[in-house]
Amino acid sequence: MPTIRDVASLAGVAPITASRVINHSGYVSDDLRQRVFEAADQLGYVPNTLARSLRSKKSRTLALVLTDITNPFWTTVARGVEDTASDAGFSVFFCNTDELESKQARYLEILAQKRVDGVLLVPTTSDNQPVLYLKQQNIDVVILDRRIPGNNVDIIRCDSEEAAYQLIVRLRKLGHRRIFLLSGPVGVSSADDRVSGYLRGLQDPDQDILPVNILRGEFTLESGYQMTCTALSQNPCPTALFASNNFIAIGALKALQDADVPVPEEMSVVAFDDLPGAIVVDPFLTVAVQPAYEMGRLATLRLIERLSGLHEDQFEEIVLPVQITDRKSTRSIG
Amino acid sequence: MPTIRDVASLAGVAPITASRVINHSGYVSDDLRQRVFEAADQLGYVPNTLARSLRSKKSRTLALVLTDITNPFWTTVARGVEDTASDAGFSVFFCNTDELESKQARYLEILAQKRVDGVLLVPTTSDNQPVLYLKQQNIDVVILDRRIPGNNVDIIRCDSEEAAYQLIVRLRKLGHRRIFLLSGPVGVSSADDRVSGYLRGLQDPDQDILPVNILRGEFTLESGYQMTCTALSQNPCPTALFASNNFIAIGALKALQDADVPVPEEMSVVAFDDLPGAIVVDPFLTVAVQPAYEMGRLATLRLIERLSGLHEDQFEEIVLPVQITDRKSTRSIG
DNA sequence: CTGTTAGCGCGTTCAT
DNA sequence: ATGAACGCGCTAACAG
Repeated sequence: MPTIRDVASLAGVAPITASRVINHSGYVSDDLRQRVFEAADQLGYVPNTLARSLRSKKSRTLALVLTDITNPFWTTVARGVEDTASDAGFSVFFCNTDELESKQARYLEILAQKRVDGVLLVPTTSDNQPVLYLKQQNIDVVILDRRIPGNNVDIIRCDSEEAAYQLIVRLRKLGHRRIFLLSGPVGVSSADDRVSGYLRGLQDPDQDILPVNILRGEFTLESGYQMTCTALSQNPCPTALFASNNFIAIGALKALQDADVPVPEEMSVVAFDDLPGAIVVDPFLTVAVQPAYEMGRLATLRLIERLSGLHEDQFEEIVLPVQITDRKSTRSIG
Repeated sequence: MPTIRDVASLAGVAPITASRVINHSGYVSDDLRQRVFEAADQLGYVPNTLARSLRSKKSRTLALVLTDITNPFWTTVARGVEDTASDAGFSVFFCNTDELESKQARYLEILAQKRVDGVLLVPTTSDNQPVLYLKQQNIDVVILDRRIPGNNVDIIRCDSEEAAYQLIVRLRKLGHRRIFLLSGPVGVSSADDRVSGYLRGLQDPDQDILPVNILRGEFTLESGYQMTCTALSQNPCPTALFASNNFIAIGALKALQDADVPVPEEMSVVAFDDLPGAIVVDPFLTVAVQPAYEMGRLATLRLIERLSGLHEDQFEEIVLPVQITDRKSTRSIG
């Protein structure tokens, strides 16, 4: 492993001169520049960014800490992050928390030790503590997808409340009055916001107030399945289901299939999160589509800007619109 | 940012003693150990792994270089890698090559500069050069999913040839004689192996020899769509399609749908790669299922073992079995 | 069991 | 325009 010293001595210059050539910093005569490049080439010199980072206190490394990369929504966000980071010369660590605070804490500690420049965080809890920790470690943060208290951090998320409201409006227009919400975990803001939007939809002052039926679970297939079984056992039975993420939606559809309840004939279903076009033949669910790739891209851009010294103490909460895509999983009722 | 020096002086010991305590290396008396821990706690000491790596020449960092994390097959592999690496105390960089050699080369260079300990590589071309490059940089490698020439590297892959053969056997038993293969790119071993298995299936010496119909494309939805259109325009028209990966399969199904060709009534379809149970309600395609998570896990385990000095110059090609899952996309004819 | 010395590879600082 | 000296934070090698 040749070092910059080796390159320098082969080129007959001081190490710092070689450094200047390789980093395109400072003035070096064309003659020396040429000789340094040739020496580097000849030796197959590969700069050691570990040493560089130790000196410069910048690692050009980011981390994406999310719940589960296996969820196509997060996969798409991740792709947006990686593309954007890579274009700007940053590498990205990926960390799956599985919605577990213990895992999140462990990862943040490791990332601090690795001296990453910035973290894109999907927080497991609605808590400012992780942000404080990272800041104290001199690591910049952008929060993705979820609100947290405090005004000390950038947040990029979607308008879950409004989108949920719109979904309910859709169902009401079709005549539905018994709409069950299959929700995500309490304390996760995206889940809570969808509850709020659902409630606003039911209690619209211009219309009748409809009965509230909220089931609380996890953002998983199993939970979606369970909640749907519970919903089906109620009397009176719902005519429509609102699944608050993609995994819950799949679980719900499986449960309905197992219970021989045809969709949309006997049950309308709407959901949050689309499945990527590349993995579904005949898109069927009426969904609220979050711009996943764009979220990842914007968050990364913002983070990198912040690393470059922009924004300083100016923190923004960027709320992206959600698009409702009507498909074939709902129908109007008597 | 307190350093180990700060910890040491607060504890009243030499830096190396503090180092020994923090790294659980060497002997330190309980008394001093206690004092060092207390000092570290009090200062909120966070070890700088950059410095540590510079000294020790080990970064406890791996990289997964694959084609596209957006493909659920690769997402699952990635999850297997991350879980396994994380358990062993390694962090993972993710890199998407999009099957482009130029991107792969750029990533490998960056990873060399970052001094990762090891790389899990899904090579874009059937070429030993990337392996040689990494070895020369003193970076260990495990090849995932694809064969490459040379016996100088561990390979973890599935038996694509046999699985493709089995798929064709299935179709032949159902009476199909005009089976078109919608293949992946030439030179990608997993694609080539599926071609070989297809050919063996058609030319089984115990049976009639069937006509060979191979379309070559990319592992993408668009390509699958195109190839299917081409297949449908042939005379005589195929009775069965073999899609050689999941994206091609989805593209094929879309094309068939657009052409009003019902599956399986007028066209049987089999494919490589399953879609995760969590994102599909009613599994429909008869597929060859590769153990994606296990592939990621095994490859990572092997890589970490190698880093620990095991195996030395012993290289293995581990070929995992593929499971055929019969579902509803085929039917017997005439 | 503990400490001293030295140096990993690089770039900032200051000098020439 | 080029270079010398130094130190980033840590641990290997060697002493005692």
